[in-house]
Amino acid sequence: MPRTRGRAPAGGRADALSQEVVVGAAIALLDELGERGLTFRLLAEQLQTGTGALYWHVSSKDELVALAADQVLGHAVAADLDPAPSAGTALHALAIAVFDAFDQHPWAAPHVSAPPTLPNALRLLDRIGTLVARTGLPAEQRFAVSTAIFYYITGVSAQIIAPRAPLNATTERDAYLAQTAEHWQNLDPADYPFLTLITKDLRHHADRDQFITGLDILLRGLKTSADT
Amino acid sequence: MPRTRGRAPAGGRADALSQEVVVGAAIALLDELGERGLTFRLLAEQLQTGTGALYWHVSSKDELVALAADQVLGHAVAADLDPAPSAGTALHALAIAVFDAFDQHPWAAPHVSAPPTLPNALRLLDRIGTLVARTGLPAEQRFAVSTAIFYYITGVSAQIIAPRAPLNATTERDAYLAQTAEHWQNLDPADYPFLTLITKDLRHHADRDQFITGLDILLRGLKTSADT
DNA sequence: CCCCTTATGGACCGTCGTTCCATAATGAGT
DNA sequence: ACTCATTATGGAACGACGGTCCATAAGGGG
Repeated sequence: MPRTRGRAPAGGRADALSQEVVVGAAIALLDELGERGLTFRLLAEQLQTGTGALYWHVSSKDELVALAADQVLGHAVAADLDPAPSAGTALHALAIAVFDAFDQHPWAAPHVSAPPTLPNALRLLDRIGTLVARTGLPAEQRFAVSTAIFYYITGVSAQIIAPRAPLNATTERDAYLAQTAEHWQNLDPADYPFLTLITKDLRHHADRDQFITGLDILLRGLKTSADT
Repeated sequence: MPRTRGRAPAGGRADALSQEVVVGAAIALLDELGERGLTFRLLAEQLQTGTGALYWHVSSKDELVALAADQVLGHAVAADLDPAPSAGTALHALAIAVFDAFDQHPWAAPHVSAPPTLPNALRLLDRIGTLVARTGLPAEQRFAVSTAIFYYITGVSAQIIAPRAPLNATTERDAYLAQTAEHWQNLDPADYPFLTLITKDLRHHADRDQFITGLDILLRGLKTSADT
């Protein structure tokens, strides 16, 4: 790990590796092979170096994946720069932008931690908090409500997207859903009265709409708080 | 893995191992050492057997942990047996029961998958769906709303509780919060106007209340849907 | 009393994260 | 221009892990 955080008094090759480069290559591998496919050996090979060099820029695999996930989050938070509408619609758009980012990098969502420490996760929470404040919610409630929304976005995204990580194409997803639906269908209606009735909805649902449904309910609940 | 699911036509020792026993021992180790501490070698040692024997009852570590997590969920779903109040309060109590169960087994929450396949996760979703139906929500919306609540419970619990897995005692948690609060305090207020203002709330918040805050907002939003 | 099935447990394989260290490249001070 | 401390490299080596294999036990049904 680079020992000095200030100016480098010496060293620094022209072809130098950097944490940015390492994390970037890690993201590429994570996208292609998933979390289990990312290996220090493979990463070293891609970067034409050895595993030891990587540890100079990153202290562990956990940190590497956390940094990668935070960078994914960074794209989403940076992309969301509308001409500011109402706080409610801005929150809506922000949440969906984050979901879509995780959708393209299914390995990332579970690695955003709470309370946030990494820069882009912090930026997300700060943005949420600023928007929540704009709804006119009393100051004492802002922390709890903002973090609740943060938790919803990251937690529910992870929950919805994570099972897709092992899967690949859209066809595989359909097969997976069909199989699960059949499983539900074969349950005992006495034990599972609800599930056996709604397998058709399971078969035809879109993950993104699921996320938005819950988000809308949450934001509607928020609105009734703020109006009081 | 046991090849036959019907009656066993032969075999069956007196001191036989079983999936139940294996999963039970795994839960004990997970509670004590966390997910990284659970090892087939260690588990075999605890059960006075070899690793090969374990693979007869469980096909992989992933399956083992999934079964363990589902059993944790089972305790919560089984414990929640109030004299049925209103659907809203019943949902409230159910959600909190699940959160508390995960709270005692911090490794479990991230391993509940969606859409559910394991018996107790299915039971939870079914219960939610039944309660949602009781609120009078139109049938077309029940699937989306029920899964949204399911996602909230499991996803947000995981998000809130997961960072606690490496930690141990309450004192360590306080130190962790204090350190994070200090980190936020040192951020540039120009970049993070919200976070730098609410470090006191971060320091003194209770995770369980955070979960409940979001839950209340969600259920309030649900109510305004159902009333329409 | 066989014999087929269920179940065991320990040796073994390949791979992984991580550590170690000899060595290169570089800029600052003289 | 020559040190020399510092930054950075990369490949060998270590210990531990998940998982497989297989010789062997332990019953019960014919």
